[in-house]
Amino acid sequence: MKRNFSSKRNAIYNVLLNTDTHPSARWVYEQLKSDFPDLSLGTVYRNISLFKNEGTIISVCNVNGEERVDANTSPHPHFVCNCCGKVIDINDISSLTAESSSLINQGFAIESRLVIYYGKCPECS
Amino acid sequence: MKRNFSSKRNAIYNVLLNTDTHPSARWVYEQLKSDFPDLSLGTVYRNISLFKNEGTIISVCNVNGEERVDANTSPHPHFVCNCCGKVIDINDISSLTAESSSLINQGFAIESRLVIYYGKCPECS
DNA sequence: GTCAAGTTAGTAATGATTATCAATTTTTTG
DNA sequence: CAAAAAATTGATAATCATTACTAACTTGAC
Repeated sequence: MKRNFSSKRNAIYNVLLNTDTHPSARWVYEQLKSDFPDLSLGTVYRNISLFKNEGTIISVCNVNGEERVDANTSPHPHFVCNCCGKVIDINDISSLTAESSSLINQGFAIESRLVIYYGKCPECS
Repeated sequence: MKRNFSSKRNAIYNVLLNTDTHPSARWVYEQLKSDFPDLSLGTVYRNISLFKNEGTIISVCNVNGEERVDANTSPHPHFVCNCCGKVIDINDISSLTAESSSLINQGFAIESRLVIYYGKCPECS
């Protein structure tokens, strides 16, 4: 997807697009520091916030106080490791019941499952 | 559920148990301030943290930078209003596909759906 | 190039959460 | 019941992610 951005905004977007780590702002910042030595962490936060408002990226969850985002906005489940904090995409499932056993077969130990709908409640819509 | 707590810890737990608002620490604190004028916000945070570690309560999500918790630890979906920040239980569903239409019928405007598994990844388990 | 609009670095401010520690409360044990 | 020991708390300071601010820098349209 070609976007007409400032070079830094573009670089931030590309990092988000080309990773499957569901990064935090700080992680994105650290990836870019060598290419843009004068990059400011505030710029990363500002642009991530901007992308979220546009709907270009989504907020997945909060791990150890840090928000984790995903440039893959199509609905798909995630796995969050309670131990190392990794956030992993779950893509190859046919049904939600198959999902759990598929994860277990891959060596994931599921401790809980969270389903959240976001939207507008009756009073707000 | 009878628990052998200090009076304040017990009061905090009871607030959590007797609400369906999926409260933040501050909300719990404000509920208890009239009964315990000398209650400290730190105590609420400390005990919420303790309950989470015990598994007595779960962290549902983060709304506007505030963690929201639930004393109902049985897996059930939630609805988060992007507008007012309310977090609502979704209980009366037979299947996940029926779930969405049931919500829509009740006047919820679903904008996205998030499924997250928590546990240990293969490397950590 | 020039001007206006958009973007940024750097820093300060904010706000949620956690740490600290002396004082208080609760529990244990006699 | 009364110490002594253990757990808990209030108050405050510290931490840390995130946001706000502002002057300087880029960018894009003409």
